[in-house]
Amino acid sequence: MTEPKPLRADARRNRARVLDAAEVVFAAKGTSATTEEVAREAGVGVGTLFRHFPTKEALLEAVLFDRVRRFADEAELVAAADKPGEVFYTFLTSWVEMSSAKNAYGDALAAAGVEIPKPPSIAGIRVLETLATVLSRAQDAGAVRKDISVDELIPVIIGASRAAEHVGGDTELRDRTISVMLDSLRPRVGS
Amino acid sequence: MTEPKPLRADARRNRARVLDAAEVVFAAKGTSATTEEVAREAGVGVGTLFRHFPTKEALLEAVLFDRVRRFADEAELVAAADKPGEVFYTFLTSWVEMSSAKNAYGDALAAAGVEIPKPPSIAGIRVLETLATVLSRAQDAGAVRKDISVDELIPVIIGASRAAEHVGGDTELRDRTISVMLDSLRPRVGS
DNA sequence: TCTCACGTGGACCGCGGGGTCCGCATCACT
DNA sequence: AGTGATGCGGACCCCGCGGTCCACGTGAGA
Repeated sequence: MTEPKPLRADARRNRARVLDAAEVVFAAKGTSATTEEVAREAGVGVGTLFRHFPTKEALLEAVLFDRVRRFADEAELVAAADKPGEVFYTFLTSWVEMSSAKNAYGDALAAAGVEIPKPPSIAGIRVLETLATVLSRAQDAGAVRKDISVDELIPVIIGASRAAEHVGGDTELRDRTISVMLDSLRPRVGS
Repeated sequence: MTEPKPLRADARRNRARVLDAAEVVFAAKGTSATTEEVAREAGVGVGTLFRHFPTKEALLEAVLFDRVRRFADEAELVAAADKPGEVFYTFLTSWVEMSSAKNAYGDALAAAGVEIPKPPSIAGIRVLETLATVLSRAQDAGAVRKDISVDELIPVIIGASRAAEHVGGDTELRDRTISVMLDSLRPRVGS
């Protein structure tokens, strides 16, 4: 059912432009940025924007989706490397850095009453699987305490993102903060 | 200058009502809740609300302020106790739990472009001083790693709050998460 | 109880932003 | 090049929300 409909060349171009612009604008000015602003950044009329994304919410979703997807790809590559411990912390750090921005989108959706679990499933699940893999490998290698599950890991990541977000411009302090927070995952003396 | 102006009895009552209502409503439905909603909850007209708080922002500020002040009082009591390590973690835990809600207000203000440092100074400074005291005492007692400063502690707290916030209803998971995150502050093997 | 200043409530206003609409441009197939 | 279909743009509509205003109620000093 619902055949994909081939879509004209310029249309595809514009869609991509809008998506990129949205990512930039929302990252810079928060999700409360105006649809018109996004359209301007994309060099496109609002009408065009709404043609591709019937609602602002849908646009937010699309951006979020896109990020997660791209990140999942990267993550799979990293997961394939050896040095499980190193991989784990690198992975988390980059996730944290990425989601400093991403969380805002999630929030916006949540605030708008959208059921988050629904859309990110396809891309999201893959990330979670990857995360679980990386985690258990790191645990086997003794780089991460054993009494941590993915369920607990996720809040920690989110928390770290928020902390990073809060610190803002001061990158030196931010790095230190992230590092401190991720330290909570390292094995303790008696474990 | 600007003498306090004694303010009528019912006026004081209404002001308090609005403040309480605001706290409840904003906590429940987020800071995007409507001024009218707050007014209804307070059993008051919007006019009254705006008489006491000339702007929604001002109301947010007032609520935030109030919370911080109350918390600072509590904190001072706790800080006076002995057992520095225990105090430290108790303190942080309760702070984290409290600020799961409070952060939202801070965010809202930040988003609105209000200079945060300005208003919370009076109440805020006191908390920071208390925090510094508690921290250094706990460090002296060996309950907290020495290479942590208040500057880093704050993001960690915020992060933990956010994580807690994210977990939401599942209190068991939330407690575990907070505990894991605060573990990052405990002294490490070689320190 | 009389009085009036202080406080109240909610109808009302203006604006900002999401979403629509339609005349015009552009694409793509011949 | 000709021509229909597919997109484009941005003026426009609508409504939700912060904030105002003023006729009315009510507290408090005489």
